[in-house]
Amino acid sequence: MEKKLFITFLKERGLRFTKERTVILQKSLSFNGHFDPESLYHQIRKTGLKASRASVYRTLNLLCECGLIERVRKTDRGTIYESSFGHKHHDHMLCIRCGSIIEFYSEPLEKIQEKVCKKHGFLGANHTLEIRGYCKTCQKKKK
Amino acid sequence: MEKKLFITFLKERGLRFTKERTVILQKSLSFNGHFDPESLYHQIRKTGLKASRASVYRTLNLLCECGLIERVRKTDRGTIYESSFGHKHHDHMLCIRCGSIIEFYSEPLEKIQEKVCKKHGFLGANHTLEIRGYCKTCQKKKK
DNA sequence: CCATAATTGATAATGAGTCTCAATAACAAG
DNA sequence: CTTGTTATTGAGACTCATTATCAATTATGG
Repeated sequence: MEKKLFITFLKERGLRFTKERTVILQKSLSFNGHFDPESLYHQIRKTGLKASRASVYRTLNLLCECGLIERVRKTDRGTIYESSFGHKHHDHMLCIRCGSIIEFYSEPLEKIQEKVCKKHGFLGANHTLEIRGYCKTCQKKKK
Repeated sequence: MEKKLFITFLKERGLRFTKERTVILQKSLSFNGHFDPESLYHQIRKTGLKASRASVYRTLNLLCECGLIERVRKTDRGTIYESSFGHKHHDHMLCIRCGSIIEFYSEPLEKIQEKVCKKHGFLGANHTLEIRGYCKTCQKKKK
């Protein structure tokens, strides 16, 4: 499924579908959420599969280009990715105390963004919204 | 004004208000918008003032902590800051072709975010919204 | 003016990500 | 299946932003 999409993408560009790319694609999707290149790399080694760090980085870039994964955010400790296939668009709330992440989607929010873009003559392609604050649990702890 | 705020912040923490920090504060504000540490550093050298790269980075962190500036986004080429004092909150549209940035503010957008937070029991402190796409000029060029 | 502790700056260190390049493997054509 | 062409791989060198180190310097309260 995603594999097909990736293969098509590669062929179109005269690129090849290799063992390493298969492994990296599968592991990326297996996270079913957020992940970072280093964790992905270790996952691969742990399961006895093989792919170098360089290939991981190279392939993640390809997967981004064909839309199978997305770069969510760059942190001090590197880039965070997320598999986006079959995953509908959503935004994030990030708890600045415990680091937990809430994914949410709001139709009105999307609509208003479209309006705002139109107002500025801007053609929006995609967006990232991150709301930082305190999750339910940490609000209690703060007191 | 901003200087007072910074001095107070420093005193509270037993930190000192030095020549270097003055220079870095003033230059940071002088950009009146987005800037990056490297440009700031070169601005300082160009005008014959003195402050090392190390001090620039250290001071930018302090200025962030006391809210006088904000980290807007991390790029492949480093962090982008923005002076936030006297600057009311706004979000960004980023043209992925020419790199131009449109700042905008939308009251309804803010209100809806508050609602969404409430719905998830989340206490929002601040947020970043970046809409990527094509600015008016680049839409024309694309054709 | 003095003593103390924070600050500075030159430079080394760190770490994510990219580049290099010789060896290897995918794939199309015969 | 075999071969030739060309993309890919991986180990390690490299880049570049940012942070840590540490001896020398300086702000600040008394």
